[in-house]
Amino acid sequence: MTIVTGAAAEDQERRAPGRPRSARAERAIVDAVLDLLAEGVPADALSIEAVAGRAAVGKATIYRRWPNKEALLVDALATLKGPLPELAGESVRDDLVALLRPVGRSSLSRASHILPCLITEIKRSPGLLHVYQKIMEPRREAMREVLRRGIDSGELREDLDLEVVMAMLVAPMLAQSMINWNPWLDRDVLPERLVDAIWPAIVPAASPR
Amino acid sequence: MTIVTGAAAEDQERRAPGRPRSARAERAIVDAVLDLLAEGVPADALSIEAVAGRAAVGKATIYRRWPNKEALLVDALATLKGPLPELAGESVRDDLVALLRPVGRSSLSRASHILPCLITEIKRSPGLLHVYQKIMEPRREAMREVLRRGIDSGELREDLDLEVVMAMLVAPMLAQSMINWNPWLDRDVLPERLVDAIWPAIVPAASPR
Amino acid sequence: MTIVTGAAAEDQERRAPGRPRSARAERAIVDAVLDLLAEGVPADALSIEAVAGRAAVGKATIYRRWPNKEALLVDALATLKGPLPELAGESVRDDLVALLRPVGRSSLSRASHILPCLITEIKRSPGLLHVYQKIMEPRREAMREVLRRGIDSGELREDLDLEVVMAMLVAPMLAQSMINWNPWLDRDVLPERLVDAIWPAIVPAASPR
Amino acid sequence: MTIVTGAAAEDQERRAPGRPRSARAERAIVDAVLDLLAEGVPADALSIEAVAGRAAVGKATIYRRWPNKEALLVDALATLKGPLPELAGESVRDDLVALLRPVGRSSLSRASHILPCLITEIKRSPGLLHVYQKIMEPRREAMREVLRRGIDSGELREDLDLEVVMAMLVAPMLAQSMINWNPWLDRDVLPERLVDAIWPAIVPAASPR
DNA sequence: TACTAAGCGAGACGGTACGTCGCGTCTTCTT
DNA sequence: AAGAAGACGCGACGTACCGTCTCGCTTAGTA
Repeated sequence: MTIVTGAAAEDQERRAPGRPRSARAERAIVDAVLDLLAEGVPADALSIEAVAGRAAVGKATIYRRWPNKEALLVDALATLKGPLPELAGESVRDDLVALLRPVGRSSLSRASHILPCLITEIKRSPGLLHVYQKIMEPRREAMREVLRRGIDSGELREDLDLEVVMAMLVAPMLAQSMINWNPWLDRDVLPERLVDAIWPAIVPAASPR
Repeated sequence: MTIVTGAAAEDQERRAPGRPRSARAERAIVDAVLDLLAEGVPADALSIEAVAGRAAVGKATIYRRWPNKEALLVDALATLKGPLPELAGESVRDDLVALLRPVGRSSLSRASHILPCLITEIKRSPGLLHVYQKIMEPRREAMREVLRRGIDSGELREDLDLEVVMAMLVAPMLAQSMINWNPWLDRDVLPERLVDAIWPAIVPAASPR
Repeated sequence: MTIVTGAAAEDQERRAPGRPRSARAERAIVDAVLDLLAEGVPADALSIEAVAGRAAVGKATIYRRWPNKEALLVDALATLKGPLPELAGESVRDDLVALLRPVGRSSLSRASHILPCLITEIKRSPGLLHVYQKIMEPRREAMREVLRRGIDSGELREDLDLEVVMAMLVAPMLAQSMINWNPWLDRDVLPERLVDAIWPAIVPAASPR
Repeated sequence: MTIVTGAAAEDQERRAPGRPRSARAERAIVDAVLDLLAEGVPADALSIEAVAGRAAVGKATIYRRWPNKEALLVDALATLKGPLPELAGESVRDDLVALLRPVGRSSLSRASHILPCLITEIKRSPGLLHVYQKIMEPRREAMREVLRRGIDSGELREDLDLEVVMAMLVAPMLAQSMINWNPWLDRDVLPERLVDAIWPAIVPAASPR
């Protein structure tokens, strides 16, 4: 790991001959995909021909970059990013609620329209799993941080199984955003309700289990 | 020829004229769909022509009954039923674990191969929501029953929010079976781990929050 | 071969058991066919389902009587008859023209709309040949009669080849009515033009026209 | 880069963008059609799928060129050409007979199998009329030439109505080849019989046949 | 009068072909 | 070489008829 590495790399993979690939085309393609998805096209009904048309690009230009529809989808969705909510940092409960809220019935951004589709498509296109994880990891880390802070401050019990707690909080919200109805609850899941319900299990116990 | 005839006829809604639809064909079609799904055809790649071929039926015979692929899928999946696991009834914890286990990585029956697809398809075909609920309701009721028994016996706290608890237990399992990997856990979610984690929140509290 | 045969036959083929075939249905079917043809349906585009619908008759009722579409067509067309033109009987030339005229661009009756199709269909359905002959024979006989009368009166030469003359007169007219354009003439063939052209060949040799 | 270029380009109607249509496919399709017809497929029973299969071509490749079956048929048949019979040129009678003979019961070439169908199809597909005329015109011109030469040599009368004579000679032959039976003659029309019958009408009036 | 056998309308049946659409690849000319 | 354009072989779509097969209901002649 030297400073030279960069330059060396530049030398080594010397510029391919011929016309370089157009960055413009690449962006146009990805944008076309996201636009179509945002317009409600059902992701598997998304036709390469439509993408090419919308992007004013030849089909070959797409296939030169991605081997098939799935790969294109993966890359297109990978460009999506929602901003992390800002945390007050005053109480564990409030921070958890703030982190959970945007997972539910979606907000207004283009991303929030598309992301739920993403999860649904993972089964069909396992490649999307990585995409999904990459997008989600910052949020998971934020939640982990909140919990760790709670433990440090003594607000939460020391032997907390972070991952399981996170799963139990997030999964119900997610299920709901996926199918627009929560199959286990009679009405919308409110983050508060989830946090309050699990609360006794995550605070230091007066009584041993 | 009595006065009642008219009313009777009205009641038993007078059989339609012409040759009645063949129950045999109907069964063959639905079976073909389920067979193909069980063989791993990705549900949206399921072609009507393949179904017709497999069922030894004309395409028109399918379209006469269902207006499109989705409607057929809904009806076909609606015929699926998995057996409920038998409960020992001795401890709440064991019963919960027994009910959760089959939700995870699927068992062997044809149904268990197909059901996870179902959830994934709900977004695409909202009609499947009813199907899903119909299949799931007996299981939810069973779990509710277990929890209620626990409350009655004093094993669980009286003010339990049944629905939220169920959601927190089932949703993580389901998410995992859907996408073959649990996005919030480093490894497979075991039902025991979930139940144990939430346990302090559902047993009578020695200490108030 | 006795006189009784007729009566015997009557006895022998005693009324079949069961409900006799409905003459009404039969007529309705044939009428439906002719109506559809008269409306311009291209004879081979004539669908049995359309006929059944128009005749308010079950498809089976058609197939019980005719083995296939062609047979039905043959029988339906066989019911067509156009009236013979009345002949003045004063001059051979005028009578020939009168007989030829209706062969050309069709008159107004339903028959005249359909007959040209008939000829076109003969190739496809050889059974129609007999139909065609049956319809045409009276007209041919009439023309033959006119020519014979001309011979008897000395107006025409004695050694006339009746059939060839008739062919040369009728075929051009017919070709034209078949394809709505005469492939060998720059404009419509007028019967007069044909008769006049052949005249020197059919009158006694020495006499000038 | 000259000023002329623009004009030149305009003249040679600037080639369309994209991959040009495959001449190979076009030929294969037309050949498939003609082959199937020559094998006796009844022209309206000719299925596009069969053509596509035989030509090893996608159906879309056919529909990209022709809007429907009829148009394809027209173009396919238009490629047919039979050779003109050679004329001795010694006597008008012999030349006429030579020209008429191939119109009757067909010879052996693929064309002769198909051409009679063509006439039958004209009613159905008026576009075929042009095809038919294009194929026939050379033969009509040949016959016209023979007659004109006869007039010049004094063998035929000067005021002959060429077109009508040709119609009277050809139409009976054609009718016969169309329906495999001549409706006005008891047996096959022989060209000789026709020519001889009309002879007195086409030679100068005074001279005996 | 009741029975029986066929005809009746309706319409479903397993098929075949239709004409359209999208796939992923290819072939052309232009940049 | 990459660009756009668009044709290629393929295969599924949903529709229309084919000729056959049930249905429940007449509609006769026979018993």
